[in-house]
Amino acid sequence: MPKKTKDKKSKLKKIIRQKAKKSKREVLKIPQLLRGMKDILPEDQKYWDLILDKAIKLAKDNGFKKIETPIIEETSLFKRGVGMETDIVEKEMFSFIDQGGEKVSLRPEATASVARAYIEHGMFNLPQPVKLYYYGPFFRYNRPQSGRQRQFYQFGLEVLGNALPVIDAQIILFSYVFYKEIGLETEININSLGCNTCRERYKKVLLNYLKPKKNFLCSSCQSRYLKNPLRVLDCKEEKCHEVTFKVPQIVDYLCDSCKNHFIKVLEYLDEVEVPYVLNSRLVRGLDYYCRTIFEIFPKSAEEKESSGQLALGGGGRYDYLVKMLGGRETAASGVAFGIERIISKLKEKEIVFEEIKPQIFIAQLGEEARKKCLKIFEDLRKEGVLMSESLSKEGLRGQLEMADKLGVKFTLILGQEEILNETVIIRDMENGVQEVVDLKKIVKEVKKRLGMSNGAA
RNA sequence: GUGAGCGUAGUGUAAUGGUUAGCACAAGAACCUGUGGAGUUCUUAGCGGGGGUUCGAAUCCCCUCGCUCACCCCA
Repeated sequence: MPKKTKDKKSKLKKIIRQKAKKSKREVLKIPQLLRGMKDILPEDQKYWDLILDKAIKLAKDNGFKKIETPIIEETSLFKRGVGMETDIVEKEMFSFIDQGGEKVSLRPEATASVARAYIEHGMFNLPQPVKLYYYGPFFRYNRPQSGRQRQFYQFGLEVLGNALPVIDAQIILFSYVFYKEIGLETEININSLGCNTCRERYKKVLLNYLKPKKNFLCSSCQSRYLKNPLRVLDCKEEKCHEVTFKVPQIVDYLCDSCKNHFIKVLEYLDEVEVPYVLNSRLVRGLDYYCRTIFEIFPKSAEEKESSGQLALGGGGRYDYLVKMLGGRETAASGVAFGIERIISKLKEKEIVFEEIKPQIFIAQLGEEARKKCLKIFEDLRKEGVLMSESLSKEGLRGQLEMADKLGVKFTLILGQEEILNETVIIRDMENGVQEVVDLKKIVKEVKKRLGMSNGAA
C-alpha cells in the first residue's frame, strides 16, 4: 500500500476515534468519587456489621443511649469547642457558607456536637451522668493517606455530668473490652494533662527546660515551642527525642486533686486488669481535654510503638467544654473509635468473619413454576429460612451453578412435571441425592432437614 | 498545605516511539426449560483527562485530576 494512502487512512481513523471519544465523554461525563472519599462495598460490610453490632451491644449493656447529631453545624461550634488554634479547625474543616449566608461546617468530630445537644436540650435536668453513644461519618479536609480519609466513621461514647475518676476508668475499660471482643489486642497509652492550673504551671517548667536547647529542636518543634509547647513532647523526630529525653514529666507537676484523680484512674484499671502504659509524652490535639487522656494502639510484639502506628481510638476528660460552649459547668469524659482503622487492622491480622450464607436455593423451570417459586420463597422466608434464588434465570444448569456458588445445603427444584403433580424436588447439594416431596409439606420438610424446630410444640 | 512514587477493561497484567492495544480471571449470552463444581462459542468493557514533541505516542515532555505513601495533624 502506498504510504500516502495509509497515512491518510490512519489519520482519518484517528480523527474518527477521537471524535467518538469526545462525544462519549461529553454525553457521559462519568461521575467520580470525591477525593478522600470511599464507597463501602458489599464485600466489606461484614466488618462494619460486626464492629457496630459489638459496639452497640456493649454500649447498651453499659447503659449508654444513642444520640445522633447533624452532620452540619455552625462553624463557630467547632471553633469554640475544638479550639481555634487546633489544626483540625484551622485547616481541616469542610466549611462553607450556605444559601442563607450561614457559616457552616461538616463535623470533624462528635464531642462538640454532643455537648451542644446536652446544653440545648437541658440534659443537665436528667439524672447524671448522661451516658451517650454515637456513630456516624465525620469529615476532615486533609490529604488522604493510609488510615486517613476525608470522610471517616467513628463510634464513640460520652459521659456528661460527673467528674469522678471511675468514669474515666469505665470508658477505658469499655474500650479495652471492645477491641478484645472483635479480636484485637490493644495497648492503652495513658497520661494526665491536669487542670488548667497545673497545666499552665507545667508549661512554664517545660519552656524553661527547653529554652537553652531550643536550637536543637526540629523546625516544626521550633514553632510548636511558641504555639503549643506540649506538642514538642510527642514529636517523632530523633533530635527532639534527644532533647526531651530527660524532660520533666507533667505528672510530677499535677496539683493534689489532679494527681489523686489520675492515681485513682490507674487503680481502677489495675483492679479490672486493663493493661496500660504510662506515656508522659501523650498529648492530644484538641483543646478541650483535661486530666485523663488516653490513646489506644494495636499491640504488636515486633513493631514497637515507634513510627507509623496509628491510634485505633482515643479519648479523655473534657471538664471545660460544656461551659466553654455556654452551658453550666459540667465535667465530662469520652472516647472515639476509628472504624476504618479498626477494619484495616482486622484485615492486616487476617481476622475474617464468615458471611451469613443462604440455606436454600430455589430453582424453577417455566413460567408456572416461576410463579409458584415466588410464593414458596416467601413462605419459607417467613419461617426464618435463609433463602436465595435466581428467578430471573432460565435453564436448570445455570441455576444449579448459582446455588453451588452460594454454597447452599439444599436446592428446591420446581418444573412443569412438579407443578402437575404438586410436588417439589429437594436436592442435597453435597451428595446430589434428590427426593420428591409433596408441595404442601415443603415448609415442614425443609425445616426438618435444616434441623429447625417445627414450631408446633 | 509540603514532598515522593504510581495511573492500560470490573480485577490482575502485557506491549524496542510503529499496523486493528494483547492475555487471564470476573461478568453476560448461547449450546441447554430438566440437574452444580466442567466445556465450547460469542459478547461487553481499557491507555485518568488536556495540551505538546513526532510522519507516527499507552510509551517522551508539560499541565491537571486521581490513587498510594510519608510529613503536618489525627480516628
